[in-house]
Amino acid sequence: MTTLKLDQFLPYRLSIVSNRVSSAVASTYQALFGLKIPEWRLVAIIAEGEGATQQALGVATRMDKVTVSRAAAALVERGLIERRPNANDQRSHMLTLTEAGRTLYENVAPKALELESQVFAGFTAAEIKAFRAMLDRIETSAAPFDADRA
Amino acid sequence: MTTLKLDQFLPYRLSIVSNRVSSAVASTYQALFGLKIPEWRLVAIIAEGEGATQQALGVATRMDKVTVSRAAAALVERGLIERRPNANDQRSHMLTLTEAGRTLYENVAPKALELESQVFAGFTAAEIKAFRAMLDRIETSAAPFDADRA
DNA sequence: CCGAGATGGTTTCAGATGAAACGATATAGC
DNA sequence: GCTATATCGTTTCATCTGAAACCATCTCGG
Repeated sequence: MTTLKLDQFLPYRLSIVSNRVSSAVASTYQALFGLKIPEWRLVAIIAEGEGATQQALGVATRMDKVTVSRAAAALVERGLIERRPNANDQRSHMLTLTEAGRTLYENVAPKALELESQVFAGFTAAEIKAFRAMLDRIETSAAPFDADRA
Repeated sequence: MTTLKLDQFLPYRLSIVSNRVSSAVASTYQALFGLKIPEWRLVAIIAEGEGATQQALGVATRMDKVTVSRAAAALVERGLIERRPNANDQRSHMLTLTEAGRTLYENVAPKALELESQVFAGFTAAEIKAFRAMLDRIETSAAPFDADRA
């Protein structure tokens, strides 16, 4: 008879730990900046580049286009991003940070890194590197089993 | 100016990878056994022991009592678990696997382990051990920042 | 005992998520 | 050009999750 200890089952452990970290991150962003995680992700990606369409943001953040649409609408509403017409394609817009958006980003980014380093305190650089690498490998090897993305 | 690469931000990576693995696990269980993840977790924990109350299941699975309540109701409905009166406390019940439940468990457990080993294929035993240990440490160090559990 | 909390569990409600249908524009084949 | 199809984005709907309110029972101080 096969026995399985749930506590030792890695998909379970991964889910529990990830949920706890996400919850920590979510409550921090919400409390400090009134941002939800999808909104924060869009801001981060837009800040990395020179503006992006929602479709590009969906790819970059691996979020559903519905989630991107709603997060973008909220950010426009708050005056943190702007929709500029896209000369190449009138169905989409180029989303860019407003001044307020950039200022917010400059405030959020250090807090995010600080929180990350608190959660990963006690890890050596080598451990973190190894952890990152393992996450990448897992993501790849799980993809074929994920019916939604197959 | 602080710059942050979302792709390098560990809470983000953790969330993406965990969601992908969960989605893979969820579609597998759903397709093979018609089980949702919370239901499967209850079956696994009950099978590990000699029956448990919902409150104990909530602790063991780290799931909300509402989620436990619904999963338990679904399992009873399907005849996979049974509620036996709890002599010590009439508010709660002892949940145990029925014969059908145990049979199901005996089928699910090997599939779960198989899926796990596919997702973690290419990892050495030492790497897996290290990964597990890191998850444990992260869970602990994230807890204080998680407003919901503080 | 008895009344005031505490606790196990269910129900109700609100928020987050994604699948499917949709409108508008773009692109390709004729 | 013109129609068929694909794509961008929004809206709608169904599902999942957890917070809060609730009911029943249990426990504890008097």
